[in-house]
Amino acid sequence: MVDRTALPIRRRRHARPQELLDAALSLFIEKGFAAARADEIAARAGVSKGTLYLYFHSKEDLLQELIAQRFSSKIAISFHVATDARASLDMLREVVATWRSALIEGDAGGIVKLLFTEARNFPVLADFWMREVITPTRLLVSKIVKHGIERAEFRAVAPNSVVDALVLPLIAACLQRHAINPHASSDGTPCGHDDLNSCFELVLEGLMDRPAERTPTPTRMTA
Amino acid sequence: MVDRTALPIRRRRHARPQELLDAALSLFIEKGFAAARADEIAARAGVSKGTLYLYFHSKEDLLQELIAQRFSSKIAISFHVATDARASLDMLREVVATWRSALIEGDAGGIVKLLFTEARNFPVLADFWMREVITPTRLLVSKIVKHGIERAEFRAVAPNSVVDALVLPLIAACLQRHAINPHASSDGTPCGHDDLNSCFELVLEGLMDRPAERTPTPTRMTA
Amino acid sequence: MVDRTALPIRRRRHARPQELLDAALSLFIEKGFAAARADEIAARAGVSKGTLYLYFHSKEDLLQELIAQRFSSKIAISFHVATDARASLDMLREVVATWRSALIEGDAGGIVKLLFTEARNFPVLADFWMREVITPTRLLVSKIVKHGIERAEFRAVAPNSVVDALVLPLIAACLQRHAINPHASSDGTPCGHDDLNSCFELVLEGLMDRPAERTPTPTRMTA
Amino acid sequence: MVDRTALPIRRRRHARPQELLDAALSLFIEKGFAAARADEIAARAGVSKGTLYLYFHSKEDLLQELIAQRFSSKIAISFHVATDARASLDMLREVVATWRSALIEGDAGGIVKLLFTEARNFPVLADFWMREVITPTRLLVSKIVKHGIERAEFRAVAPNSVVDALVLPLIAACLQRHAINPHASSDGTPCGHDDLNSCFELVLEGLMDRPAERTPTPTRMTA
DNA sequence: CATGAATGAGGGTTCATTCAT
DNA sequence: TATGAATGAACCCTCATTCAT
Repeated sequence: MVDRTALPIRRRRHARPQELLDAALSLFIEKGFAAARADEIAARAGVSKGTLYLYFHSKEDLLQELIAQRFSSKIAISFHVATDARASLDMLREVVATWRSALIEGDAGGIVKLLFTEARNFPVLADFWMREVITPTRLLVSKIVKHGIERAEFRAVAPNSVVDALVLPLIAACLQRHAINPHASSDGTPCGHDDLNSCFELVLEGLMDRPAERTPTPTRMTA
Repeated sequence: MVDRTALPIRRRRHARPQELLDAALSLFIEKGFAAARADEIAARAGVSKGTLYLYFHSKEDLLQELIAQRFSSKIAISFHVATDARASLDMLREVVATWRSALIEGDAGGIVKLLFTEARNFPVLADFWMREVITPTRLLVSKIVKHGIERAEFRAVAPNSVVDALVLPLIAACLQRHAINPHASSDGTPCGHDDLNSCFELVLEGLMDRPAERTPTPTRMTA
Repeated sequence: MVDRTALPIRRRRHARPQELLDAALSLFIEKGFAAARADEIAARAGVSKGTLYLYFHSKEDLLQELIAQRFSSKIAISFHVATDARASLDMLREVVATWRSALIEGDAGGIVKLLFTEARNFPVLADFWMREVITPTRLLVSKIVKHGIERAEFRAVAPNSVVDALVLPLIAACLQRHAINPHASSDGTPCGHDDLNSCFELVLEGLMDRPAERTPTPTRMTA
Repeated sequence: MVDRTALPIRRRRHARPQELLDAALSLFIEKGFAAARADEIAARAGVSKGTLYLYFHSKEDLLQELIAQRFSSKIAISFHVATDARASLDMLREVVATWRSALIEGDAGGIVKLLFTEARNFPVLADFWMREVITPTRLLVSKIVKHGIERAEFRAVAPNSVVDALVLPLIAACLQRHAINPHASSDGTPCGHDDLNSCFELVLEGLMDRPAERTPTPTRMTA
């Protein structure tokens, strides 16, 4: 909406812009874009309100920069998991573990929450989510699953169903953590880390061709 | 400005608050609470701005009323699925199908999206979500799973992992549909209905003790 | 501001308009013109808000009507106290007593409070006050005082000073009663009736030529 | 919109709140609290509407601050008139003269008008008026009068009657000046300064025990 | 006549953005 | 570069006024 090519504004001197982006990200996640106030962002970055506008043209510009700089580095993890010699099961486990450490244990989950929260106000977010996150992830998981089916490690299931069964719980857990848990009386903490792990194992069990030798802990099973 | 001759006014007068609630709900879902303007809510309900305040004290009151009236009736579906004589597997399928028709095919999914979007600004929403939706649902699914394990229909897994594997994909699909899909270029429509179904079946497969007796839907395809 | 000659609107059927005027007057006195709401006026008159506009064009019209109908009858008491054979002192006492019963004990005092409160927003009120109330009163008292001086009943003082000394305390007491007393913690109720009486007598003493025979109660002194 | 080059900005910045308070006070006096618009207050202070809210939380906050800061310093003149060796008559004259210069000639009279106008909407004003102004004043005057009576300077009258006879005309004159005079066609300017003076002398005459020793100002004129 | 739901202009208040220092 | 006071558009909400019943 704003022509950002007109005045590039000298940015990125010192760490100031990065601190502002961090502050903006955390506030956007906490309160949403519309409810986050510019003063508050500046205050959280330790600068005055006017300084914010030395580095960014507008509040919306902050969001655009966040998408361009932070999201891609934190979220759009490009997996280079080639369908190598390892067991497909382990490759899936690795993918899931990587995601879980980024989304649930790391701080990328907040970005996911923000993406879902603001996607309808800023379609570019929806595009980003689909293009940079979902599509590559689904392709990757699909590739592994197909590879596993070809090598008879997995049953012949629709790859998309595996993608859904593995990726969707992650997303939901991530949103639950950043949207609900901060305020809910934490009597029954759902979607804990261990729960998610056993959830994934349950799905992987359903993928396996041989129900024998089942063990709750993820035991390596060579072909 | 709006053609109000369609319905007799007497009918409409009594329905006014509900129309305003509907308009508010759809706008809150679309833009979030903070970005939804009172004028817009009124306009969508076919009335002027002032009329809104004949029925509701404030914009926030609209949200409170939505929680009290709409959410509980649309979301907090109280399952009366007694652990009856049926197969536990079928009971789980019924629960999941009920949720899917309400959240994905029906219009309750928007409420879920709103709950996640606004929970941090309105903690009462987080409480509602946990108390009325998540906790009962987890209890119900847990009960069925335990029952199935006792009757040796299921493997001995942690009930919570089944809950996560079945409920979290639903939530994520619901959010995907209401947050991302409306604006994303729908090239690869993910989380479709069929996908979700096969996702659930995959999970249920992982639950079953004897893969030989698999249900007809996902036919085994040997390589 | 509103052309009231255009549509006279049938008024004064039954007692409705009078009830509305009464309600408006009391609310104008209590809260001032700007802070008095039309709903409240109608409610106090026992009718609905719409009914008010059957009889009056606007809220301001209510005030205009009050001035025309109520004020003149309640406030602008036309004294016909001819300088008759009575003692001037008694004539002054009668004037003061008449005013006091109307302003302090009666309900005309509220109108005075309203006049002072709204005179700057509605100059017509200031004009009314000067033309209908103050000027005639001052003339009357002046006449009596001059008459008394001529007949050697009074000392030779400036008539205006007597007017001020008699009329201003009345006005102040009237405003005190309607503006301050309703809410002030009535520990020391000032400007009581008895106080005012002795206040007037004190002034009249200052008028008298012969300080002898002074008595606290207003004894008649024949010439 | 306003010529702000007149004063150096640095000077003005520090004076901003006071300028806003002054503007608010004058507008509250002119139109009353409810009819005074925030834009107008800001404009009169030479700033824009938003600036007002940099210094005050709300319009009502402006009134509260006025009470706390301006009223007490302008109105609640603490008299240190000890009952010294001077004649009680002169002490009364001094008190009255002080009040008159503050209320009639100075700008404290507007505050009195505001107090009377808004007391019913803001009871704190009524309390302030009684506690800070009326009660101390009455006590002071009473003390002087009692002292004068003890020393046989005055007749034995009820002190309260003297209070009323001296204070009430001042209040009324003050209200007349700020409520009525600004708009009334000033044909007969009532309550002038000279009038008030002779009014007070008339009252004091009534107080004196021996009319023979009357003070020079009102010379006796025998018929 | 009477009602009260509906209107919409207007007021109080907020807050993204600018700019003089 | 950094500040924070100033701005004013835009919001939420009120309430005088209208009008269909």
